[in-house]
Amino acid sequence: MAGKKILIADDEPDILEIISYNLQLHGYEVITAKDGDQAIQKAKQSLPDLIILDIMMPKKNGIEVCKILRGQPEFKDTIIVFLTALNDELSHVKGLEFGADDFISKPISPKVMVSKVNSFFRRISKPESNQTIDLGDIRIVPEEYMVYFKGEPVSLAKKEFELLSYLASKPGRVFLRNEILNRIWGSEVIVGDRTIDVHIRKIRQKLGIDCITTVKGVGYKFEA
Amino acid sequence: MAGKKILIADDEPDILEIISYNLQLHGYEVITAKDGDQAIQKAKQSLPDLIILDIMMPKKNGIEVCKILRGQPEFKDTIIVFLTALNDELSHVKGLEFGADDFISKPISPKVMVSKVNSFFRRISKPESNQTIDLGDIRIVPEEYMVYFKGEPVSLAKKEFELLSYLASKPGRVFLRNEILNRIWGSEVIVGDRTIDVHIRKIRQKLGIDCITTVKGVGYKFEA
DNA sequence: TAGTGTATTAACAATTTAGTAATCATGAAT
DNA sequence: ATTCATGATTACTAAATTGTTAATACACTA
Repeated sequence: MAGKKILIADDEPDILEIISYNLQLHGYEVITAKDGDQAIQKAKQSLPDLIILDIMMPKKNGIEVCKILRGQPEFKDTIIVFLTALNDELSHVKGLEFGADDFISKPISPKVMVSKVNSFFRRISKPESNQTIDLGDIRIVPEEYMVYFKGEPVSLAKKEFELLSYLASKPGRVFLRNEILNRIWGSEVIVGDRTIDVHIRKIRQKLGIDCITTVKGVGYKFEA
Repeated sequence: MAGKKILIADDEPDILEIISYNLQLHGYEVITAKDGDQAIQKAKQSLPDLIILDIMMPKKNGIEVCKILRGQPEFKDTIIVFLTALNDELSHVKGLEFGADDFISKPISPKVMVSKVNSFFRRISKPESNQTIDLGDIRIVPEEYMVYFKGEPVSLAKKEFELLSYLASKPGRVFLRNEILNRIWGSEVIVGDRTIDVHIRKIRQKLGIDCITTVKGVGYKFEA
Protein backbone atom coordinates (compact mmCIF):
# COMPACT_ATOMS: atom_id res chain seq x y z
CA MET A 1 0.00 0.00 0.00
CA ALA A 2 2.96 2.24 0.39
CA GLY A 3 2.91 5.58 -1.31
CA LYS A 4 -0.81 5.81 -1.83
CA LYS A 5 -2.03 9.35 -1.46
CA ILE A 6 -5.08 10.14 0.63
CA LEU A 7 -6.80 13.46 0.89
CA ILE A 8 -8.92 13.89 3.95
CA ALA A 9 -11.19 16.86 4.46
CA ASP A 10 -12.86 17.67 7.73
CA ASP A 11 -13.38 20.88 9.66
CA GLU A 12 -12.48 19.42 13.03
CA PRO A 13 -8.70 19.64 13.46
CA ASP A 14 -8.68 16.91 16.12
CA ILE A 15 -10.23 14.35 13.85
CA LEU A 16 -8.03 15.40 11.01
CA GLU A 17 -4.96 14.92 13.10
CA ILE A 18 -5.76 11.61 14.70
CA ILE A 19 -6.81 10.03 11.43
CA SER A 20 -3.95 11.34 9.38
CA TYR A 21 -1.50 10.28 12.06
CA ASN A 22 -2.79 6.74 11.98
CA LEU A 23 -2.89 6.53 8.22
CA GLN A 24 0.64 7.81 8.02
CA LEU A 25 1.73 5.12 10.45
CA HIS A 26 0.52 2.63 7.91
CA GLY A 27 2.55 4.08 5.12
CA TYR A 28 0.02 6.32 3.45
CA GLU A 29 0.78 9.81 2.34
CA VAL A 30 -1.87 12.07 3.79
CA ILE A 31 -2.98 15.48 2.66
CA THR A 32 -5.51 17.37 4.76
CA ALA A 33 -8.01 20.07 4.07
CA LYS A 34 -10.18 21.98 6.50
CA ASP A 35 -13.00 23.05 4.22
CA GLY A 36 -14.59 22.35 0.89
CA ASP A 37 -12.69 24.90 -1.16
CA GLN A 38 -9.39 23.79 0.23
CA ALA A 39 -10.31 20.18 -0.48
CA ILE A 40 -10.88 20.92 -4.13
CA GLN A 41 -7.74 22.96 -4.45
CA LYS A 42 -5.55 20.34 -2.78
CA ALA A 43 -7.17 17.52 -4.70
CA LYS A 44 -6.27 19.15 -7.98
CA GLN A 45 -2.80 19.88 -6.77
CA SER A 46 -1.90 16.45 -5.48
CA LEU A 47 -4.19 14.06 -7.36
CA PRO A 48 -4.79 11.63 -4.47
CA ASP A 49 -5.80 8.01 -4.89
CA LEU A 50 -8.49 8.25 -2.26
CA ILE A 51 -10.50 11.20 -1.04
CA ILE A 52 -12.32 11.16 2.26
CA LEU A 53 -14.84 13.97 2.64
CA ASP A 54 -16.75 15.03 5.67
CA ILE A 55 -20.28 15.92 4.67
CA MET A 56 -20.58 18.95 6.88
CA MET A 57 -17.86 21.44 6.10
CA PRO A 58 -17.59 25.20 5.75
CA LYS A 59 -17.29 26.84 2.32
CA LYS A 60 -18.52 23.82 0.39
CA ASN A 61 -19.98 20.68 1.86
CA GLY A 62 -18.76 17.21 0.98
CA ILE A 63 -21.46 16.49 -1.52
CA GLU A 64 -20.75 19.65 -3.47
CA VAL A 65 -17.06 18.88 -3.46
CA CYS A 66 -17.74 15.38 -4.73
CA LYS A 67 -19.99 16.68 -7.44
CA ILE A 68 -17.39 19.13 -8.64
CA LEU A 69 -14.52 16.66 -8.59
CA ARG A 70 -16.47 13.93 -10.31
CA GLY A 71 -17.11 16.35 -13.13
CA GLN A 72 -13.42 16.49 -13.91
CA PRO A 73 -11.78 13.77 -15.94
CA GLU A 74 -8.73 13.43 -13.71
CA PHE A 75 -10.93 12.29 -10.84
CA LYS A 76 -12.91 9.79 -12.81
CA ASP A 77 -11.25 6.82 -11.17
CA THR A 78 -10.43 8.31 -7.81
CA ILE A 79 -12.15 6.66 -4.88
CA ILE A 80 -14.32 9.15 -3.05
CA VAL A 81 -15.91 8.28 0.28
CA PHE A 82 -17.96 10.27 2.73
CA LEU A 83 -17.80 10.65 6.44
CA THR A 84 -21.36 10.67 7.68
CA ALA A 85 -23.24 10.74 10.92
CA LEU A 86 -24.39 7.28 11.75
CA ASN A 87 -27.89 7.23 10.41
CA ASP A 88 -27.84 10.01 7.93
CA GLU A 89 -29.70 8.18 5.21
CA LEU A 90 -30.39 11.34 3.26
CA SER A 91 -26.72 12.03 2.76
CA HIS A 92 -26.29 8.49 1.62
CA VAL A 93 -28.79 8.77 -1.12
CA LYS A 94 -27.46 12.11 -2.28
CA GLY A 95 -23.90 10.93 -2.03
CA LEU A 96 -24.49 7.95 -4.26
CA GLU A 97 -26.25 10.14 -6.72
CA PHE A 98 -23.18 12.28 -7.07
CA GLY A 99 -20.71 9.50 -7.41
CA ALA A 100 -19.47 8.54 -3.97
CA ASP A 101 -18.01 5.07 -3.71
CA ASP A 102 -18.70 4.38 -0.08
CA PHE A 103 -19.43 5.78 3.34
CA ILE A 104 -17.70 5.79 6.64
CA SER A 105 -19.82 6.48 9.69
CA LYS A 106 -18.71 8.77 12.44
CA PRO A 107 -17.62 8.31 15.10
CA ILE A 108 -14.90 6.04 13.90
CA SER A 109 -11.94 4.45 15.61
CA PRO A 110 -8.57 4.92 13.95
CA LYS A 111 -8.20 1.16 13.77
CA VAL A 112 -11.40 0.70 11.82
CA MET A 113 -10.53 3.65 9.64
CA VAL A 114 -7.21 2.14 8.65
CA SER A 115 -8.83 -1.19 7.97
CA LYS A 116 -11.42 0.42 5.78
CA VAL A 117 -8.88 2.39 3.86
CA ASN A 118 -6.83 -0.74 3.32
CA SER A 119 -9.82 -2.52 1.95
CA PHE A 120 -10.65 0.30 -0.45
CA PHE A 121 -7.27 -0.09 -2.01
CA ARG A 122 -7.46 -3.84 -2.05
CA ARG A 123 -10.75 -3.66 -3.82
CA ILE A 124 -9.31 -1.74 -6.72
CA SER A 125 -5.99 -3.51 -6.99
CA LYS A 126 -6.50 -5.26 -10.26
CA PRO A 127 -4.19 -7.64 -11.95
CA GLU A 128 -3.86 -6.09 -15.39
CA SER A 129 -3.97 -7.68 -18.81
CA ASN A 130 -3.74 -11.38 -18.13
CA GLN A 131 -3.57 -12.54 -21.68
CA THR A 132 -0.78 -14.92 -22.55
CA ILE A 133 1.17 -13.60 -25.50
CA ASP A 134 2.53 -16.20 -27.85
CA LEU A 135 4.85 -15.20 -30.67
CA GLY A 136 6.95 -17.85 -32.26
CA ASP A 137 9.79 -18.58 -29.91
CA ILE A 138 8.66 -16.22 -27.23
CA ARG A 139 5.81 -16.81 -24.85
CA ILE A 140 4.83 -14.27 -22.23
CA VAL A 141 2.66 -15.54 -19.39
CA PRO A 142 1.50 -12.70 -17.15
CA GLU A 143 -0.16 -15.07 -14.76
CA GLU A 144 3.20 -16.58 -13.93
CA TYR A 145 5.26 -13.44 -14.43
CA MET A 146 7.34 -15.61 -16.69
CA VAL A 147 8.74 -15.52 -20.20
CA TYR A 148 9.62 -18.61 -22.16
CA PHE A 149 12.11 -18.57 -24.98
CA LYS A 150 11.95 -21.76 -27.02
CA GLY A 151 10.33 -23.37 -24.04
CA GLU A 152 13.12 -22.33 -21.70
CA PRO A 153 11.88 -20.26 -18.78
CA VAL A 154 13.50 -16.85 -18.44
CA SER A 155 12.77 -14.93 -15.30
CA LEU A 156 12.60 -11.20 -15.64
CA ALA A 157 12.32 -8.64 -12.87
CA LYS A 158 9.05 -6.80 -12.47
CA LYS A 159 9.91 -3.68 -14.45
CA GLU A 160 11.58 -5.71 -17.17
CA PHE A 161 8.61 -7.98 -17.44
CA GLU A 162 6.16 -5.12 -17.62
CA LEU A 163 8.22 -3.39 -20.23
CA LEU A 164 8.49 -6.47 -22.40
CA SER A 165 4.80 -7.25 -22.02
CA TYR A 166 3.95 -3.74 -23.04
CA LEU A 167 6.09 -3.78 -26.15
CA ALA A 168 4.98 -7.27 -27.07
CA SER A 169 1.33 -6.35 -26.67
CA LYS A 170 1.51 -4.88 -30.15
CA PRO A 171 4.38 -6.42 -32.07
CA GLY A 172 5.77 -4.22 -34.77
CA ARG A 173 4.31 -1.06 -33.42
CA VAL A 174 6.76 1.56 -32.22
CA PHE A 175 6.29 2.85 -28.70
CA LEU A 176 7.54 6.34 -28.03
CA ARG A 177 9.76 6.82 -25.05
CA ASN A 178 7.06 8.98 -23.50
CA GLU A 179 4.42 6.36 -23.97
CA ILE A 180 6.62 3.83 -22.26
CA LEU A 181 7.36 6.16 -19.39
CA ASN A 182 3.70 6.87 -18.88
CA ARG A 183 2.63 3.29 -18.99
CA ILE A 184 5.38 1.61 -17.01
CA TRP A 185 6.41 4.32 -14.63
CA GLY A 186 3.26 6.38 -14.46
CA SER A 187 2.94 10.05 -15.15
CA GLU A 188 3.91 11.10 -11.64
CA VAL A 189 7.29 9.49 -11.51
CA ILE A 190 10.24 11.18 -13.06
CA VAL A 191 12.99 8.92 -14.20
CA GLY A 192 15.98 9.76 -16.27
CA ASP A 193 16.16 9.31 -20.01
CA ARG A 194 18.65 6.47 -19.87
CA THR A 195 16.56 4.36 -17.56
CA ILE A 196 14.50 2.83 -20.32
CA ASP A 197 17.61 1.96 -22.28
CA VAL A 198 19.08 0.15 -19.36
CA HIS A 199 16.00 -1.97 -18.87
CA ILE A 200 15.80 -2.73 -22.55
CA ARG A 201 19.38 -3.87 -22.39
CA LYS A 202 18.67 -6.22 -19.49
CA ILE A 203 15.81 -7.78 -21.40
CA ARG A 204 17.92 -8.31 -24.48
CA GLN A 205 20.63 -9.77 -22.30
CA LYS A 206 18.39 -12.19 -20.48
CA LEU A 207 16.51 -13.33 -23.54
CA GLY A 208 19.75 -13.81 -25.44
CA ILE A 209 18.09 -12.68 -28.63
CA ASP A 210 17.30 -9.22 -29.87
CA CYS A 211 13.59 -9.11 -30.23
CA ILE A 212 13.49 -5.44 -29.42
CA THR A 213 14.41 -3.04 -32.19
CA THR A 214 15.57 0.48 -31.56
CA VAL A 215 14.02 3.21 -33.63
CA LYS A 216 16.43 6.05 -33.20
CA GLY A 217 15.00 9.30 -32.03
CA VAL A 218 11.59 7.70 -31.61
CA GLY A 219 11.39 4.67 -29.39
CA TYR A 220 11.40 0.90 -29.37
CA LYS A 221 9.38 -1.86 -30.91
CA PHE A 222 9.04 -5.56 -30.42
CA GLU A 223 9.69 -7.91 -33.32
CA ALA A 224 9.45 -11.66 -33.52
CA MET B 1 -23.92 -16.27 -9.05
CA ALA B 2 -27.31 -16.82 -10.49
CA GLY B 3 -29.88 -18.65 -8.45
CA LYS B 4 -28.15 -18.23 -5.12
CA LYS B 5 -30.61 -17.74 -2.32
CA ILE B 6 -30.08 -15.01 0.22
CA LEU B 7 -32.10 -14.48 3.37
CA ILE B 8 -31.89 -11.01 4.76
CA ALA B 9 -33.34 -10.08 8.13
CA ASP B 10 -33.72 -6.52 9.33
CA ASP B 11 -36.47 -4.65 11.08
CA GLU B 12 -36.23 -1.55 8.95
CA PRO B 13 -38.41 -2.03 5.86
CA ASP B 14 -36.51 0.65 3.90
CA ILE B 15 -33.19 -1.06 4.27
CA LEU B 16 -34.74 -4.40 3.51
CA GLU B 17 -36.21 -3.09 0.34
CA ILE B 18 -33.27 -1.20 -1.04
CA ILE B 19 -30.89 -4.05 -0.40
CA SER B 20 -33.08 -6.79 -1.70
CA TYR B 21 -33.88 -4.76 -4.79
CA ASN B 22 -30.22 -4.37 -5.58
CA LEU B 23 -29.35 -7.98 -4.91
CA GLN B 24 -32.18 -9.09 -7.15
CA LEU B 25 -30.86 -6.87 -9.89
CA HIS B 26 -27.72 -8.91 -9.71
CA GLY B 27 -29.46 -12.18 -10.13
CA TYR B 28 -29.86 -13.32 -6.57
CA GLU B 29 -32.99 -14.76 -5.14
CA VAL B 30 -33.84 -12.80 -2.03
CA ILE B 31 -36.00 -13.77 0.92
CA THR B 32 -36.67 -11.20 3.61
CA ALA B 33 -37.59 -11.38 7.27
CA LYS B 34 -38.49 -8.58 9.62
CA ASP B 35 -37.62 -10.13 12.95
CA GLY B 36 -35.68 -12.94 14.52
CA ASP B 37 -38.44 -15.51 14.68
CA GLN B 38 -39.39 -14.95 11.10
CA ALA B 39 -35.76 -15.23 10.08
CA ILE B 40 -35.49 -18.67 11.65
CA GLN B 41 -38.73 -19.84 10.19
CA LYS B 42 -37.92 -18.66 6.67
CA ALA B 43 -34.40 -19.99 6.88
CA LYS B 44 -35.68 -23.48 7.63
CA GLN B 45 -38.22 -23.21 4.91
CA SER B 46 -35.99 -22.02 2.10
CA LEU B 47 -32.49 -23.13 3.08
CA PRO B 48 -30.64 -20.09 1.74
CA ASP B 49 -26.99 -20.08 0.75
CA LEU B 50 -26.30 -16.88 2.60
CA ILE B 51 -27.98 -15.33 5.60
CA ILE B 52 -27.59 -11.68 6.47
CA LEU B 53 -28.74 -10.83 9.98
CA ASP B 54 -29.19 -7.47 11.57
CA ILE B 55 -27.99 -7.62 15.13
CA MET B 56 -30.79 -5.53 16.60
CA MET B 57 -34.13 -7.06 15.78
CA PRO B 58 -37.39 -7.64 17.60
CA LYS B 59 -38.35 -11.09 18.86
CA LYS B 60 -34.86 -12.54 18.66
CA ASN B 61 -31.71 -10.60 17.93
CA GLY B 62 -29.24 -11.61 15.27
CA ILE B 63 -26.86 -13.34 17.61
CA GLU B 64 -29.56 -15.56 19.03
CA VAL B 65 -30.75 -16.43 15.56
CA CYS B 66 -27.26 -17.32 14.52
CA LYS B 67 -26.75 -19.46 17.60
CA ILE B 68 -29.91 -21.38 16.96
CA LEU B 69 -29.29 -21.92 13.26
CA ARG B 70 -25.71 -22.96 13.74
CA GLY B 71 -26.93 -25.64 16.10
CA GLN B 72 -28.78 -27.32 13.28
CA PRO B 73 -26.92 -29.55 10.87
CA GLU B 74 -28.57 -28.14 7.75
CA PHE B 75 -27.01 -24.75 8.43
CA LYS B 76 -23.56 -25.98 9.18
CA ASP B 77 -22.14 -24.71 5.92
CA THR B 78 -24.41 -21.76 5.32
CA ILE B 79 -22.65 -18.43 5.32
CA ILE B 80 -23.99 -16.24 8.08
CA VAL B 81 -23.00 -12.60 8.30
CA PHE B 82 -24.06 -9.82 10.62
CA LEU B 83 -25.08 -6.28 10.01
CA THR B 84 -23.57 -4.23 12.82
CA ALA B 85 -23.18 -0.67 13.81
CA LEU B 86 -19.74 0.39 12.88
CA ASN B 87 -18.03 0.42 16.22
CA ASP B 88 -19.88 -2.32 17.90
CA GLU B 89 -16.85 -4.36 18.87
CA LEU B 90 -18.81 -6.34 21.40
CA SER B 91 -21.16 -7.74 18.80
CA HIS B 92 -18.22 -8.68 16.70
CA VAL B 93 -16.72 -10.74 19.44
CA LYS B 94 -19.98 -12.37 20.36
CA GLY B 95 -20.86 -12.96 16.76
CA LEU B 96 -17.69 -14.80 16.02
CA GLU B 97 -18.16 -16.87 19.10
CA PHE B 98 -21.49 -18.06 17.85
CA GLY B 99 -20.36 -18.88 14.38
CA ALA B 100 -20.75 -15.83 12.20
CA ASP B 101 -18.62 -15.81 9.09
CA ASP B 102 -18.26 -12.09 8.67
CA PHE B 103 -19.63 -8.67 9.40
CA ILE B 104 -21.02 -5.87 7.37
CA SER B 105 -21.02 -2.46 8.95
CA LYS B 106 -24.00 -0.22 8.71
CA PRO B 107 -24.69 2.05 7.07
CA ILE B 108 -23.82 0.46 3.80
CA SER B 109 -24.33 1.49 0.21
CA PRO B 110 -26.15 -0.94 -2.06
CA LYS B 111 -23.14 -0.98 -4.34
CA VAL B 112 -20.84 -2.10 -1.57
CA MET B 113 -23.38 -4.59 -0.34
CA VAL B 114 -23.61 -6.29 -3.69
CA SER B 115 -19.87 -6.37 -4.02
CA LYS B 116 -19.56 -7.93 -0.59
CA VAL B 117 -22.16 -10.53 -1.30
CA ASN B 118 -20.43 -11.39 -4.55
CA SER B 119 -17.20 -11.90 -2.73
CA PHE B 120 -18.80 -14.18 -0.14
CA PHE B 121 -19.92 -16.48 -2.86
CA ARG B 122 -16.65 -16.26 -4.66
CA ARG B 123 -14.93 -17.29 -1.48
CA ILE B 124 -16.95 -20.45 -1.05
CA SER B 125 -17.77 -21.27 -4.64
CA LYS B 126 -14.48 -23.09 -4.80
CA PRO B 127 -14.99 -26.32 -2.93
CA GLU B 128 -11.81 -27.45 -4.70
CA SER B 129 -10.22 -26.81 -1.36
CA ASN B 130 -11.40 -30.26 -0.36
CA GLN B 131 -9.56 -31.83 -3.23
CA THR B 132 -6.33 -33.60 -2.51
CA ILE B 133 -3.54 -31.93 -4.43
CA ASP B 134 -0.82 -34.22 -5.66
CA LEU B 135 2.30 -32.76 -7.24
CA GLY B 136 5.31 -34.95 -7.50
CA ASP B 137 6.81 -35.19 -4.05
CA ILE B 138 4.20 -33.08 -2.38
CA ARG B 139 0.73 -34.20 -1.45
CA ILE B 140 -1.76 -31.90 0.19
CA VAL B 141 -4.72 -33.51 1.89
CA PRO B 142 -7.23 -30.91 3.08
CA GLU B 143 -9.33 -33.55 4.73
CA GLU B 144 -6.54 -34.29 7.17
CA TYR B 145 -5.03 -30.82 7.23
CA MET B 146 -1.85 -32.63 6.37
CA VAL B 147 0.94 -32.36 3.87
CA TYR B 148 3.13 -35.25 2.80
CA PHE B 149 6.58 -34.77 1.38
CA LYS B 150 7.88 -37.93 -0.24
CA GLY B 151 5.37 -39.82 1.83
CA GLU B 152 6.59 -38.28 5.08
CA PRO B 153 3.86 -36.42 6.95
CA VAL B 154 4.58 -32.76 7.65
CA SER B 155 2.26 -30.99 10.01
CA LEU B 156 1.54 -27.37 9.22
CA ALA B 157 -0.41 -24.89 11.32
CA LYS B 158 -3.76 -23.75 10.04
CA LYS B 159 -2.62 -20.51 8.42
CA GLU B 160 0.41 -22.22 6.93
CA PHE B 161 -1.71 -24.98 5.53
CA GLU B 162 -4.25 -22.62 4.02
CA LEU B 163 -1.52 -20.54 2.51
CA LEU B 164 0.21 -23.53 0.96
CA SER B 165 -3.05 -24.97 -0.32
CA TYR B 166 -3.94 -21.68 -1.88
CA LEU B 167 -0.65 -21.31 -3.67
CA ALA B 168 -0.61 -24.94 -4.72
CA SER B 169 -4.12 -24.72 -6.09
CA LYS B 170 -2.60 -23.24 -9.23
CA PRO B 171 1.04 -24.19 -9.50
CA GLY B 172 3.12 -21.73 -11.44
CA ARG B 173 0.66 -18.93 -11.13
CA VAL B 174 1.79 -15.90 -9.16
CA PHE B 175 -0.46 -14.78 -6.35
CA LEU B 176 -0.24 -11.12 -5.51
CA ARG B 177 0.24 -10.22 -1.88
CA ASN B 178 -3.17 -8.60 -1.93
CA GLU B 179 -4.82 -11.66 -3.33
CA ILE B 180 -3.27 -13.72 -0.58
CA LEU B 181 -4.35 -11.28 2.07
CA ASN B 182 -7.89 -11.26 0.78
CA ARG B 183 -8.15 -14.98 0.53
CA ILE B 184 -6.37 -16.13 3.66
CA TRP B 185 -6.98 -13.25 6.01
CA GLY B 186 -10.15 -11.77 4.60
CA SER B 187 -10.61 -8.25 3.44
CA GLU B 188 -11.38 -6.73 6.81
CA VAL B 189 -8.34 -7.80 8.74
CA ILE B 190 -5.25 -5.69 9.00
CA VAL B 191 -2.07 -7.64 9.10
CA GLY B 192 1.38 -6.28 8.73
CA ASP B 193 3.43 -6.49 5.60
CA ARG B 194 5.87 -9.03 6.95
CA THR B 195 3.21 -11.45 8.12
CA ILE B 196 2.94 -13.28 4.83
CA ASP B 197 6.70 -13.60 4.60
CA VAL B 198 6.93 -15.14 8.00
CA HIS B 199 4.34 -17.76 7.19
CA ILE B 200 6.00 -18.50 3.88
CA ARG B 201 9.24 -18.96 5.71
CA LYS B 202 7.70 -21.43 8.13
CA ILE B 203 6.33 -23.47 5.27
CA ARG B 204 9.66 -23.57 3.49
CA GLN B 205 11.32 -24.50 6.75
CA LYS B 206 8.95 -27.30 7.59
CA LEU B 207 8.89 -28.77 4.10
CA GLY B 208 12.65 -28.59 3.90
CA ILE B 209 12.45 -27.85 0.19
CA ASP B 210 11.76 -24.58 -1.54
CA CYS B 211 8.63 -25.16 -3.52
CA ILE B 212 7.56 -21.55 -3.13
CA THR B 213 9.20 -19.00 -5.37
CA THR B 214 9.33 -15.33 -4.56
CA VAL B 215 8.53 -12.91 -7.34
CA LYS B 216 9.90 -9.67 -6.01
CA GLY B 217 7.54 -6.76 -6.04
CA VAL B 218 4.69 -9.04 -7.04
CA GLY B 219 3.98 -12.04 -4.86
CA TYR B 220 4.63 -15.74 -4.48
CA LYS B 221 4.06 -18.82 -6.53
CA PHE B 222 4.18 -22.53 -5.98
CA GLU B 223 6.44 -24.65 -8.13
CA ALA B 224 6.96 -28.38 -8.14
C1' DT C 1 36.34 13.51 -41.27
C1' DA C 2 34.86 16.15 -37.56
C1' DG C 3 30.62 17.24 -35.23
C1' DT C 4 26.17 16.31 -33.43
C1' DG C 5 22.67 13.78 -31.41
C1' DT C 6 21.38 9.55 -29.87
C1' DA C 7 21.81 4.71 -28.04
C1' DT C 8 24.63 1.14 -25.69
C1' DT C 9 27.10 -0.46 -22.04
C1' DA C 10 29.24 -1.31 -17.56
C1' DA C 11 29.95 0.00 -13.09
C1' DC C 12 27.97 1.98 -9.33
C1' DA C 13 24.57 4.00 -5.97
C1' DA C 14 20.11 4.21 -4.22
C1' DT C 15 16.03 2.28 -3.12
C1' DT C 16 12.86 -1.16 -2.45
C1' DT C 17 11.58 -5.47 -1.01
C1' DA C 18 12.06 -9.88 1.20
C1' DG C 19 14.13 -12.86 4.74
C1' DT C 20 15.21 -13.63 9.50
C1' DA C 21 15.16 -14.09 14.45
C1' DA C 22 13.52 -12.64 18.50
C1' DT C 23 9.42 -11.38 20.98
C1' DC C 24 4.68 -10.77 22.34
C1' DA C 25 -0.29 -11.91 22.75
C1' DT C 26 -3.67 -15.19 22.79
C1' DG C 27 -5.89 -19.25 23.57
C1' DA C 28 -5.89 -24.29 24.02
C1' DA C 29 -4.03 -28.26 26.36
C1' DT C 30 -1.95 -30.31 30.21
C1' DA D 1 -1.43 -22.38 36.84
C1' DT D 2 1.84 -23.53 33.51
C1' DT D 3 3.15 -24.94 29.17
C1' DC D 4 2.82 -24.98 24.46
C1' DA D 5 1.57 -23.79 19.77
C1' DT D 6 -0.04 -20.44 16.84
C1' DG D 7 0.04 -16.22 14.64
C1' DA D 8 1.28 -11.42 14.41
C1' DT D 9 4.64 -7.81 15.00
C1' DT D 10 9.09 -5.74 15.27
C1' DA D 11 13.63 -4.43 14.15
C1' DC D 12 17.28 -5.76 11.70
C1' DT D 13 19.84 -7.80 7.80
C1' DA D 14 20.37 -9.40 3.16
C1' DA D 15 19.54 -9.24 -1.44
C1' DA D 16 17.51 -7.95 -5.61
C1' DT D 17 15.74 -4.47 -8.20
C1' DT D 18 15.88 -0.11 -10.12
C1' DG D 19 17.96 4.30 -11.39
C1' DT D 20 22.09 7.16 -12.42
C1' DT D 21 26.30 8.26 -14.26
C1' DA D 22 29.83 8.49 -17.40
C1' DA D 23 32.48 6.55 -20.85
C1' DT D 24 32.01 4.83 -25.37
C1' DA D 25 29.84 3.56 -29.92
C1' DC D 26 27.17 4.44 -33.75
C1' DA D 27 24.98 6.82 -37.50
C1' DC D 28 24.02 10.76 -39.93
C1' DT D 29 25.19 15.29 -41.73
C1' DA D 30 27.79 19.14 -42.90
